[in-house]
Amino acid sequence: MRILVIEDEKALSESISDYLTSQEYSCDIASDYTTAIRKTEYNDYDCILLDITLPGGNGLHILRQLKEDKKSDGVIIISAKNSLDDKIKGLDLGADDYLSKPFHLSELNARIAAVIRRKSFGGNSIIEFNALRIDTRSKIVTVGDVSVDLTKKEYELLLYFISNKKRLISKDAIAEHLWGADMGGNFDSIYTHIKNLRKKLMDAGDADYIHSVYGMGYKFTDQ
Amino acid sequence: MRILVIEDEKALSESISDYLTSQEYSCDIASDYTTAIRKTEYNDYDCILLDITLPGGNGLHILRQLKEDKKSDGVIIISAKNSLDDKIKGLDLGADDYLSKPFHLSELNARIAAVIRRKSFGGNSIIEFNALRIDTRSKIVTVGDVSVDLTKKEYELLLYFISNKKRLISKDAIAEHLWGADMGGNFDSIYTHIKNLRKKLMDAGDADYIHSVYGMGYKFTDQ
DNA sequence: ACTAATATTCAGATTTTCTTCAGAATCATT
DNA sequence: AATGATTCTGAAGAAAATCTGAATATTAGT
Repeated sequence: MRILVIEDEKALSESISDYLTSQEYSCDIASDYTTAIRKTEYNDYDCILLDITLPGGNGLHILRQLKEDKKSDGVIIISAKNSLDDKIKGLDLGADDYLSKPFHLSELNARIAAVIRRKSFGGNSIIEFNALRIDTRSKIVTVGDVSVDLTKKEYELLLYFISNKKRLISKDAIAEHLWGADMGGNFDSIYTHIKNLRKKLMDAGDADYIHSVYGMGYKFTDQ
Repeated sequence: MRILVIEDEKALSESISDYLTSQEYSCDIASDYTTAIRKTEYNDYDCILLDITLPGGNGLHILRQLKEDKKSDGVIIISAKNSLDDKIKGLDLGADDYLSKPFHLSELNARIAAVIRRKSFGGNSIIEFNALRIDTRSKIVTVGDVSVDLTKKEYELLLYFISNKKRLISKDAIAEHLWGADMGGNFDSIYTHIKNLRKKLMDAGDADYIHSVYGMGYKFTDQ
């Protein structure tokens, strides 16, 4: 799997590259607009990490260019400004995901895995876990034949759980993934969403796969 | 796990300390060069957070000193200047990681966990001892195929035992590592946790590797 | 047999998580 | 823009899990 990192901060791009290399990806770095365009012209990447704020040209221009070349599939935007505006613009222009700095490398890893999964499933990405079934394209969730109406947060939460199934997930990790920032130690909202998600899934006939691990977090598993 | 925070900005060092304390680390603060050196001389830390820009001496001097004393293992450099130069110098001098201000506390937490993991288990996240298996990333403990649910203290205790296997461990050392302070000679709590840990592991089918050494402490070994 | 150290039990104390709910924020519709 | 519906958030109290230390029993060393 090849990944292009478009990022001008050397320290950051290198630590990303080091990490991804250790995760068995092969990594290219482009630190300015021209290099980025050239690299995307001559290579085919499975995933492109794109910093919005670049010297010598707004990163969104690159994204626009990629879209014209039909190469915008698999782009994850990285941005220091956590502005909704940028996020919307980016996603409108065809980015697959959005990550605001600073972020955990493990978080980045999860997003890349998700993007690659989405790409390789040919747009028809369905995740199943026993009777539970999630169509990530249409965002429809079903338990057996029963369809489950989830709110956005509940859906994101479920997706995060299921793509990290059988692993212990800390509340900090959940906060980081769903809110993009730490929540100053107040996890009430997480508790509430988890409660609501549990209820909806169980009302639809599913078992409670969300196991609480006291003092540590949660684990999504069937045992 | 003991952590030393070398940082002159009171506001920052205190918020780091508060956070890390909430994350079950025990924290010391050194706000100047001399204190930092003294603390590292008299104590043994699992991780040291080192601000480069200190009053009364460059932080890199401290790092150099630590390296001479063979204590530079587990140092994370914190720096306002995000210069590649500093990073390279720091990593050359034996720092384990580099974090530029400002950062998320959860990010810091992840780095600390990584450093400690690397220190104790050479980066390997899975520790095995006969049928016993600990995945330190997911915090899942199994004996053969049976998974064992441990509480936080039990898990920390087991991790401490196993990373000091075949060595005699005093109760004071346990107190220091799990509570970060001495317990005023009252080890009742340790006794209780050890009893509970033993029971859980043996219920899962493991042998009792925790050997009591009368008057001395404990030794985790299979013979 | 005696003493000191460790093990076991167990009942609060403490911490964490769950649940409910009301107000705030967001979204859709007019 | 105003309205109403939905969703999100965080406070408050309840419930559950864990931690702690005292009381008691057992074991090791002399």
